[in-house]
Amino acid sequence: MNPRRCRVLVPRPEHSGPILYWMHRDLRAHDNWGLIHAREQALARGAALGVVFFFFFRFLDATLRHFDFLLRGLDETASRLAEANIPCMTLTGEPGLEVARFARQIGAGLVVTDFDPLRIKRTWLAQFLEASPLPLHEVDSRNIVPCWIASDKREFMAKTIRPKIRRHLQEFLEPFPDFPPHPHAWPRHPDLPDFARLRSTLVADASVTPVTWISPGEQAGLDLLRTFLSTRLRRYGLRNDPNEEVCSDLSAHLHFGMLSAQRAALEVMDHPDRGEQVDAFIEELIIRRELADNFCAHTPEYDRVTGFPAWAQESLRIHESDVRPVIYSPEALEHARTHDPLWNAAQRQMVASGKMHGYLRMYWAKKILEWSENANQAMAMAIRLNDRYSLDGRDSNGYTGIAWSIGGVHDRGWAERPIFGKIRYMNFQGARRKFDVDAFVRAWPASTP
DNA sequence: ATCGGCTCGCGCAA
DNA sequence: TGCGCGAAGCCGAT
Repeated sequence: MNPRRCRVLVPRPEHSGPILYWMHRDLRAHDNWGLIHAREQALARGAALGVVFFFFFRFLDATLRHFDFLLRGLDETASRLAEANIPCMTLTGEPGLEVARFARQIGAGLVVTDFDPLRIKRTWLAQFLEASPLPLHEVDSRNIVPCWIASDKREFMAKTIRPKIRRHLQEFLEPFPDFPPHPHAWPRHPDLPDFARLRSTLVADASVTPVTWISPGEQAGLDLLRTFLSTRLRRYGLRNDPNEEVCSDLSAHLHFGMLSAQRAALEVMDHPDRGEQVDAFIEELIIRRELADNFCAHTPEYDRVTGFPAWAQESLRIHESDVRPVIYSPEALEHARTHDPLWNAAQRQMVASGKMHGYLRMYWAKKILEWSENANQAMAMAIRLNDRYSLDGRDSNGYTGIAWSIGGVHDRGWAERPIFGKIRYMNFQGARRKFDVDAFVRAWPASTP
């Protein structure tokens, strides 16, 4: 593996012993640079390799919908790892401390883990480094160009990060190596995790039900990608019309790391009809996705007003005392009881299906700003609803998209108006100009279960 | 239907 | 220092 995909957090003396791959963002056995790196390290030392994964009875705003997707996908990944002579072990408790304890218990020589810019993950890694004397290798398996190579600062907008990423694509957009079974067996043969039993111990909110239109896991992610490339990519130009079924629907698998964006990029580049649609998909898959990680990595408060650019914070502050003709309670929003039929339909689509169309996400979040006491409350509300109902919640993409909508992140100022200040405004009429709003509202009626 | 203005700041050319 | 232009728009003039 290209060593530039790996960052050594706090260089420390190396130890002998088995290698642990601590998997928490890229939940897959295939096309996973973190796992590939861990295996290379194990081979070089003639050591065994094991994977640890943390199971939480409760995690942020996650519901049964998310845990169901996660555990069914992990079941497949654990089997694939077992076939590669790599045990997958689940731990519970305080992640950083527990990995340190487990590593000490088995006499591990090195821990390899996934890069993730979200605060909770940074905290885990910091806690591990405090509790363990072992070196920690952090591998970026989520971005094609590692986040710290693309840029070492918070980028202003897509325009500024685009050339930086493109410059490095030739180096990093390379095929994945083979991943044959690991030759050195784990000292004790551990049992495969019992995911069905874990599921039964959950405290997750079961009122947000699992969805059936999409299947979790690595194989399902690849199947989804190939179906998209062979059937929907041709019509990708219609992607901003919520009535057209042309979106990739890959965001849930990308979020859980069940599908590698690099695998998706390699396959789309191989697609026979190159052109406008391919370019548009690559822009979303690589540029905007990696820009989102750049934003979260360089903005400690990526989910609050203080993470907005100065002009936006200033403008929103000036307009905080503006008269707000309509303010909705969290319950009214959650149950899609607003005066706006398009907003209600978008909310119902998300609640029922676990996804919301990309164009509507912008409109939806901007309306929450319009109907909230202030921008911080709007941020908290939009993030809570997205994290609770969307399969791709709790992702840097989600936080960045909401910050774009409410806080002008990666956007510029626009004509000043009440409540929004200089934040780009969107309204019902604009949606009406772009697509058949009535058809979308009919597709998601209030009685939809 | 189409167009310009709104409004900000980065990054490059000069 | 000046200038072009950008993550998905709105609005009013023509």
